[in-house]
Amino acid sequence: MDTTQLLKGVLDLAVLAVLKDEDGYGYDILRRLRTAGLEEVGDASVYGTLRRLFQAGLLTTYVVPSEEGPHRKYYGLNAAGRDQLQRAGKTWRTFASTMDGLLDERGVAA
Amino acid sequence: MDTTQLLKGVLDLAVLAVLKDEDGYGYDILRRLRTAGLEEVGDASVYGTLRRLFQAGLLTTYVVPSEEGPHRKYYGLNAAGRDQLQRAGKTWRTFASTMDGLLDERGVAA
DNA sequence: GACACTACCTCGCAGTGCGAAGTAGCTTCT
DNA sequence: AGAAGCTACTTCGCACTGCGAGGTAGTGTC
Repeated sequence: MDTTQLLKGVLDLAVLAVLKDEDGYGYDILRRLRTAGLEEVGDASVYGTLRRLFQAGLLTTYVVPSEEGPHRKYYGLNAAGRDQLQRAGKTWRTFASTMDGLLDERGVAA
Repeated sequence: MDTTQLLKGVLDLAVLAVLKDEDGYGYDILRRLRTAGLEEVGDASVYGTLRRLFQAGLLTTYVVPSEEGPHRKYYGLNAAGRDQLQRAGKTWRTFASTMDGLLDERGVAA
């Protein structure tokens, strides 16, 4: 099944969420998302999202040269990012329950 | 708040759902969606979605001239449409619970 | 030397929701 | 009559975002 379209607008939220408790770098964030169940996320999508969130002023970033491989560009939430995470989370929950209500009323896909 | 991006890929499902129990025409479908809670859906989005679903072979259509206003182009689900409704519903539920799990684990937006 | 994994980036495309604008019929109010 | 407003559908082109393809580099393994 194709979840590409479903991800639209939600990937931002997902990335903010996996960064809530611990800073992370792109490749690691990709793994976190896939581990969490979003297995079809492409790497380019994550890197693009990180750039977008950073440009929106929601993330801080710093590069850590690794002795065992390529350098790692870490990202972390700032105050605005945490705020946005809460707001986007609420928006998602509201939207999701609206959809669930719509489907439940009509007995779709129990 | 902007739910435009969240709608991506879900509008198809929503339209199929509101057509499950009763055929409807575009303008009426728009009202059903808004009544159900999707208040920010644009009319062009609905008409476009209907055309797409029809072209995908999921809908039947017939025009009913109205004596009290413009003609109405009715749409209804066919077998493939009902099948798609069930599958899209399941995909949505799976996806939504994945996202909920991701947020719950991190205590986002209770 | 070939392969595989980590880690990042750029480019351009694809899908889809939407705003703007237009057409047209009907009802209501002034 | 004229103006306004609702119903009802359509077309056009834009905006956003996820993704595939491709590239660069470092490290480790066979």
